[in-house]
Amino acid sequence: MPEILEIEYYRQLAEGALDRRIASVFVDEYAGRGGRPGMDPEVVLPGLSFVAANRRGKLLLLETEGPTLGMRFGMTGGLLLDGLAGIDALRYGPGTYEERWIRAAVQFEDGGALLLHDPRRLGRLIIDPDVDALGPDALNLTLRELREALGSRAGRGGPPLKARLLDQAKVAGIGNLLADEILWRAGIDPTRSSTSLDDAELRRLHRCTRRVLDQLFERGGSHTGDHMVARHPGGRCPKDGAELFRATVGGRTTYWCPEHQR
DNA sequence: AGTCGTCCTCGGCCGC
DNA sequence: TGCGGCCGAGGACGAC
Repeated sequence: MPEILEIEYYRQLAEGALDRRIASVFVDEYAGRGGRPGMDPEVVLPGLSFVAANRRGKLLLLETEGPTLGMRFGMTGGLLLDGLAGIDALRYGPGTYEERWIRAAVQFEDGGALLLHDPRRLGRLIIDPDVDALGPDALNLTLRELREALGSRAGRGGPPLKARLLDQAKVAGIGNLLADEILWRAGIDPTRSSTSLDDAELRRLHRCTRRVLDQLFERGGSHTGDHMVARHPGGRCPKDGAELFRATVGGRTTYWCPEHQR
């Protein structure tokens, strides 16, 4: 269920996995799908150590002296380090830990392990993933980068604003809940064309993006937004009490306020 | 280039 | 109350 904030927690957790020699790696048939031929984590990682824990959007990047291990968490992935030491990460997951949901494991020579816990099996481990396919990271997004991500005004038309925010090639890290929270705070209709914002709206959107990310990270994750409580059929806007609209926008279920999001 | 279906499994909800 | 079935879910990729 992770978005960029959760992956950042995982990244911080993974710093505890640095400089420990890897003894063996297990990746189940699902988590290993889509990797590069001949670059199986089980084969290339043993004997190496992670030397840096980086992140681009929702992609966790664990560098070794050689290849980099990329971890994607899908919708339900969580990271655990050394048994249940990282169990806190699961508060963003299904809420429970089950051994049978461990889909991948990096075993260290010291006896500890880094685990991918993923009920829904949409998480992946990939050696040397294509980082360049991702847009600028949402946590340090500049106004200029946001403007570029939304496309030029001259282009006209274009996809719904929310679809652009969710497009990882444009901006890396924003997921469904964060997108709804950001647009709700900025007071902008998610169905508007991404190129239709005037300069004041663009600045407001940028400010709200930074603020939402900072604040929700402090609070504990993507699901701690003010808009969250109303995110159900019949839910009412916490700002003005209007009943929220619910529709699919950019392929995802979207809630927004018809009163103040324009 | 944008939209849609599909990949997976689980939990919640509905109806009997 | 118990259970079977259906639907949606915080992601991403490939196909039209």
